[in-house]
Amino acid sequence: MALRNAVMAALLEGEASGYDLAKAFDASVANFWMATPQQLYRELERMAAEGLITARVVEQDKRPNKRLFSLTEAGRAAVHAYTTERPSRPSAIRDELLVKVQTLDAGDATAVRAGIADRVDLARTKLARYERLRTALLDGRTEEQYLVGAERVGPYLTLLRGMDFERENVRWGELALRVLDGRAAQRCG
Amino acid sequence: MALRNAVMAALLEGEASGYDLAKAFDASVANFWMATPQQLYRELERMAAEGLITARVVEQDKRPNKRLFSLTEAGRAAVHAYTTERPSRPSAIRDELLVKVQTLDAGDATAVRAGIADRVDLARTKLARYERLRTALLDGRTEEQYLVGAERVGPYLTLLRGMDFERENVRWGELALRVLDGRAAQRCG
DNA sequence: AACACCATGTAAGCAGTTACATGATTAG
DNA sequence: CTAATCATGTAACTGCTTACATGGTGTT
Repeated sequence: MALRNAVMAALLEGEASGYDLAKAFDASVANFWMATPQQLYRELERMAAEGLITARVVEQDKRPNKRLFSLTEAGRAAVHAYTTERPSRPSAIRDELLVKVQTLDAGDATAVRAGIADRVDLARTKLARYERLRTALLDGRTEEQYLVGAERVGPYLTLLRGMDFERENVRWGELALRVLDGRAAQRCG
Repeated sequence: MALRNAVMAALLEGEASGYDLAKAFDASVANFWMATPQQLYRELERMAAEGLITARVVEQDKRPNKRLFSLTEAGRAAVHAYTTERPSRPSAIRDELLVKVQTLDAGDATAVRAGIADRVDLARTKLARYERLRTALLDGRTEEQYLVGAERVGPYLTLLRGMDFERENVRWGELALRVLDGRAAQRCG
């Protein structure tokens, strides 16, 4: 019942196909909600059946047809109702890498080290993408100007949270790498 | 198949009952893995059936009996094997509050504001708990001494990551509150 | 007297993952 | 020539959540 709110959040940006949403979830919304394409297609069916969204088939040549979904009035009302709900259930995280880090001392420290290095690289990549998204949103304005004057601040605030998160991934990952390298050198030297 | 690795990570600290694990997951491991008691009881059954852990029944008076689980040799081997697996699947987050923040401009900004304030309070509470855990782990040593000399660094590194995360929650939340208050004042004044 | 804690579990239902399938188009 | 992109979906499975049940003990 909560994926649908994430979908409606994405549809506030305008109509989109299941495929579009899969990409959007992978890019901008990914820092607070993950969903596979299959989940999205199923949820879109249900939402359409319940009248929260409507589909518009667009025929394309040299491309498969697509169904563009957009929010109905009932959908917008549902979004508004959702924002008034209290409390939000606590955020859920599942991070396999941190499970491995936790067990590092009873496992293969070299392999875990490599996993941390991968994570740092990934965080840097995401950070660069978010930075481009931020520049596009700001569109020449400063952050202060934007936060005071823009019609919508929600997407900008969530983007800032995502950027903070990835920055911390880089910072923490580099610390962890230094620590592991220091201990490895100590054991060998 | 991944919850069990989190369980084994927790059992590296020593034998524990399902009830103990539920508390531990809520406290120290919560920053990278969430699990309900029901999930744990079910997974413990399976793991015992597969020989990764063994149960020891402890009879108590004035308290219900409990089953204390501990890792077997096969369990330790499984932990080691898990740390060598590459890659780790990307970390999954689901944060309802951020979905609401995303849709804030089409919803009830006052209610979302209250949700952010709750989140900041919760983050402060968690941060204080993690700080106590950290002090207990350090046990008089400085962080540098600990990271170089301690037998195990995994749990300390994951704790640092959790603390960073909660600190960012506080920092970001306070910024978001300032922004929303500024915009509200602007509309009224 | 009411509530929270200890300690375990069942049952039902919803959510999420994985593998597979289609079939044309464009980029390297 | 291979791989990736576009665009959708089915089927089978595994995992997770919610509600409920038990029953004694300690706390306010």
